[in-house]
Amino acid sequence: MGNTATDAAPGRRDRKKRQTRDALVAAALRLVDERGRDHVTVEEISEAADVSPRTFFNYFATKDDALLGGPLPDGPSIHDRLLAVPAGVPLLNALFEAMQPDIEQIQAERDVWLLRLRVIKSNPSLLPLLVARGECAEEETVAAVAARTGIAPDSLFPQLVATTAGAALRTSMMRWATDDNRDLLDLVREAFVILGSGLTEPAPTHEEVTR
Amino acid sequence: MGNTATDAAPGRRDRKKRQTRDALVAAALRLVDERGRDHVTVEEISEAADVSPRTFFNYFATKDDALLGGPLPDGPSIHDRLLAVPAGVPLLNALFEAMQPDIEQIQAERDVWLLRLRVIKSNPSLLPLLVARGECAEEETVAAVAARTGIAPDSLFPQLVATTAGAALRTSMMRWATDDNRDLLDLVREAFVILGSGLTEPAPTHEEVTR
DNA sequence: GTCGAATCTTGCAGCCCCTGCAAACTTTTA
DNA sequence: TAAAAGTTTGCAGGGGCTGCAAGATTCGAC
Repeated sequence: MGNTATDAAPGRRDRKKRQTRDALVAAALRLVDERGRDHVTVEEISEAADVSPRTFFNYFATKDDALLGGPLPDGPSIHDRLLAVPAGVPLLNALFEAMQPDIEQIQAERDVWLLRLRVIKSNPSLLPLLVARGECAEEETVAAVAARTGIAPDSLFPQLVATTAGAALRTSMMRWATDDNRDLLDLVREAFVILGSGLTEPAPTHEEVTR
Repeated sequence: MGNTATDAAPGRRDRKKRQTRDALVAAALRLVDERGRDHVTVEEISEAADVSPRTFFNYFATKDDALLGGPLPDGPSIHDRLLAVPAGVPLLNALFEAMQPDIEQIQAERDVWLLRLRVIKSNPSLLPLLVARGECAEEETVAAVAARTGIAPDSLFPQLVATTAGAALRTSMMRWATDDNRDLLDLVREAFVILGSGLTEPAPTHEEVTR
């Protein structure tokens, strides 16, 4: 039964918590996917997850929060990861490396995320919340970029880098959601290449040339 | 009394509408600035604007919408403006030119916007909505960039350009809100220069060198 | 195992957001 | 001046979300 140090034997209680949480997320996504955000009530979601409506709000502050999956799981922050990349690596590459664990995490939950992104697409009012989810990370990124470059955190450059990186990730995810053949990591890489080239248009018929 | 073709003599009715609309926006911003978003009710806002609560919802779909100022005023769309820029101009410069009217519009309403941005800063849940406001424009931008470059609108490049441009505008605005000495147009220009240079860090002590 | 502490679930009351509807009321048009 | 068109308002009502206090469950120590 031994667990390695990192996960530290959850215990029955936490296991049940995670279980209900996942059930609520799944029920919310399924129902909203079927009927649309505004035609699903919290009561119906909690009914489907077999808990009381009041319990729903013990897990999520908002109906929408359940669709987005609530707060991100913890672990070493973007900030720490970015500063852990060797100093020689150019900024954009370092940023890409620092984001990689998050991206892999998303791919690990591929099915949930594809459903989630489909739900977001058909319920545009949710899109801003996807942005909000990335924003806490963006604040960290600002600080980390500032620290790495020695530029003041309250100047334009670090903030622009952080929001741009967030935009690149989000755009890649939306693209991934409609074209699940390609790896998400590949898409993000391509986005960063475009960013690094100053948003100059890629050569046309790109695939034909490289293959 | 003659008006030129563009504004076409509003008439008493539309004048009153604009008046109540502005009163609602002003009341909402003032109250929320004083007490915070969650400590102001729609009833209080409409009270302050001297209309019934029901009327509030004739103007805005949401309490937050009043804070953001509702849908953007009309005029030639970003799409049309971008395609109107001569074909020789590089993409980023063309985009910057196309956004200029919007930026000037914001500077024309400087006081309201500075208050609005302050309110957004102290009520983070509003920030995603600022993003949402730009998003309709982003869809247009995607189409326009695609048309201008001949790249399919559903590929990564145009989408990335559009979201990045939006991020640059938003970041510049937030920066502007805390440092109102600098022109907003200048800040956006600087942001676009950084984007064009592939997000390479600007030379340190930039001001000392150029002056 | 047993008991108490800590935690989780649930029901209830209640405020507020937001909507549809239909009845005033006001401006515009004929 | 009368009809048409558009606006404001009250009312009723569903649904989101919160604080509170009472069960029910799990955990830790003995």
